[in-house]
Amino acid sequence: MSNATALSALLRLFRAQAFLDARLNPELNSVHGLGLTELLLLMQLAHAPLHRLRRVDLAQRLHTSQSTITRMCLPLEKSGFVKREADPRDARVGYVVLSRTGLTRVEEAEKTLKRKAAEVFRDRWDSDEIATLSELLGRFTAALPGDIP
Amino acid sequence: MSNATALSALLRLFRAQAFLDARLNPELNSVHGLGLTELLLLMQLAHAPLHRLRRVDLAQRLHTSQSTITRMCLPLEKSGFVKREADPRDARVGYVVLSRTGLTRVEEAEKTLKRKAAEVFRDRWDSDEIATLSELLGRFTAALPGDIP
DNA sequence: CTGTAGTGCTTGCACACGGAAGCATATCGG
DNA sequence: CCGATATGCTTCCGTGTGCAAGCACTACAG
Repeated sequence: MSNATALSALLRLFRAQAFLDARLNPELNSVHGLGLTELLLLMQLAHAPLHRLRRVDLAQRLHTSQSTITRMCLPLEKSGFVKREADPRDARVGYVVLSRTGLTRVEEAEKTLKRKAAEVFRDRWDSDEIATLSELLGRFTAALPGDIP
Repeated sequence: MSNATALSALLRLFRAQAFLDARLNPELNSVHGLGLTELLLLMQLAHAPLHRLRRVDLAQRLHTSQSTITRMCLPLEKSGFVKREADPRDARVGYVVLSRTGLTRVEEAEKTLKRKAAEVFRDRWDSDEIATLSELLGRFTAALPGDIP
């Protein structure tokens, strides 16, 4: 039955996520002072045009709530990684823009994340398998905005 | 560079997890009154010998802390889905055992989860691709206890 | 121009979670 | 037998998160 395979894939995806999160988060935190979700937020900005996004779009891309975005940005503003910017056309929207120091910080953290990713995959998946996995996983959110290639 | 592919796979895995969690959790909650993590806990018990596990093993299998297990079990005990059981050999350990009503509840919830899983995969992955995805994801945690086939 | 609906953001509240500390028990070396 | 160390579990505290309410502003129909 195909249902059983689908359920198995789902369960393993959840387990893999918990496993990887427990493995990557501590290192990111200690080395760069950034949580995994914070890094994902900054990476969204780094890959956005003009390095800026509306808070509402940020929430959609991270699959989280607007209030979480508001609160996550507070320490990032205090650290100077992001800044607020108003929209002259629409006074409701608030852009969050990546600062220059934020950009360099993201690039550093992304480098260690890349290294850790390679480390996690090494010896258990070959290049083709990693590419296949990436492609299959990408189909979930391929149609949604915020896919980082 | 293989590192870039590994990073891409990692990012897409996180995105897929957030996407699926947002999609499956509300339905599970409203239909069965169970959160996704609660269901995973009960499923671990359902697939364990004698339908019981030590709290410490439960924590390891769910990649969470012991305190979380303690707290998650409180409402489940109140609902009668699980019961406490002592170990006659070692007074430190407390087993969590699945009750009969808990078992039937798990089977119901697992059925809807299976249905939702098939629904999520339908039209974008064929059977072979789902099997491949499941196998590749399974390698992360294949060596760890608690893999549910 | 005006009232009504819709949108973007923030705040208050409740809840879930991890880590450290604390307690009870087990194990092991002397 | 006894102290020292390790293990399993719970409690306390700080943090992160979603949801609903509230506020400010926009868009649109009349």
